[in-house]
Amino acid sequence: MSVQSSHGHTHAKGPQSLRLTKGAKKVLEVLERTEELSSAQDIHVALRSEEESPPGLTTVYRSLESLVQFGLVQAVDFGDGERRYEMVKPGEHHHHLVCEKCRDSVHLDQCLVQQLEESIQAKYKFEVRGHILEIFGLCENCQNAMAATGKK
Amino acid sequence: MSVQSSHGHTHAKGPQSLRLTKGAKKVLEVLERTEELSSAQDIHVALRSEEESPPGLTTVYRSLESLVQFGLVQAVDFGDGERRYEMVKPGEHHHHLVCEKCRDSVHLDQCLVQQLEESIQAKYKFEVRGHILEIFGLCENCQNAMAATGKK
DNA sequence: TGGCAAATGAAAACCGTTTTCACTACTGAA
DNA sequence: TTCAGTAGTGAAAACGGTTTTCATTTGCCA
Ligand SMILES: [Mn+2]
Ligand SMILES: [Mn+2]
Ligand SMILES: [Zn+2]
Ligand SMILES: [Zn+2]
Repeated sequence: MSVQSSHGHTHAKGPQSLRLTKGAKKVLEVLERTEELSSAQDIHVALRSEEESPPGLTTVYRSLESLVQFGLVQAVDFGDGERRYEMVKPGEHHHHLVCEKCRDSVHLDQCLVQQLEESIQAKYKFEVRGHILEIFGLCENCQNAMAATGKK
Repeated sequence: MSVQSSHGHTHAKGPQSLRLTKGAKKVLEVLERTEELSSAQDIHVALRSEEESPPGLTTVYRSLESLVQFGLVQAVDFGDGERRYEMVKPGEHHHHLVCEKCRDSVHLDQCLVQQLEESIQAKYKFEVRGHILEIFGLCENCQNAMAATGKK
């Protein structure tokens, strides 16, 4: 990994070089060890409880913005008003199966949309640049739990 | 169409019967003749400019909520903070190709996700109940316009 | 070490949406 | 027809995540 501190070093890849600021570094640390998706506020809370002098919420937002732009982090939209973030393999992205009951999510290994880009291009003459895709439902556990107790 | 006034009539289909209120009727009228997606505020503005005594914004929101629940209207999420709405064939839904330049959108005729539900079920034991999917990029016109003038 | 641009954070602004609550219009029973 | 209970409505306030503002701090560099 060639991401470095703000002391002059920049990441080699990406559309534009990233200067990893102090705040962004801490944000990334939180995401690095977090399995689930985290909102900006989640991250802020986490930092507050473990850093002697935690970055402010504003800095968390700014850090996320640059990390996303840089391709190290992806923003995920569940359609509730709160964006969530998670680390991704640099430049990659993926989607989720989100359980509406327990809120746990399965990280899908392949993107359904990417493999359709050419056909969309061909059929609609539309140049695909991005997309959002998240699938909601019930995970196996919650299906069973539901079957055990009352329905619905 | 069996949707009727609130004077005792209800829609035959749908998970629950809808009593179409005065406000909801006006909202539906706007959506009926609108090709593009409309936000709640768009609808409110439209009504203000044409109704003698237009429903308040609150009523527009409430109407949309029941129309969506009823399956006559779908809510579309572009990931900017503003939900948009459009009429759909009762109980159906679809997704879009949204041009980032001119904001025009192509209404897709088939849902990529629905046809994958069984395989998701099988592979992940996940019961799909809903999803969001929107594709962003450049429509043919804007691609050409861009090619003509400077890039990007 | 002084100068400057970048980074930071507290507070305020933003903005779509939801809630509250008082009022009005309707419905259905008497 | 009356009237009371119920559903609908809307103005205003609250909400909540995010962005902006702007004054202050940090730290790189000459
Ligand atoms: Mn993920
Ligand atoms: Mn559409
Ligand atoms: Zn994808
Ligand atoms: Zn679909």
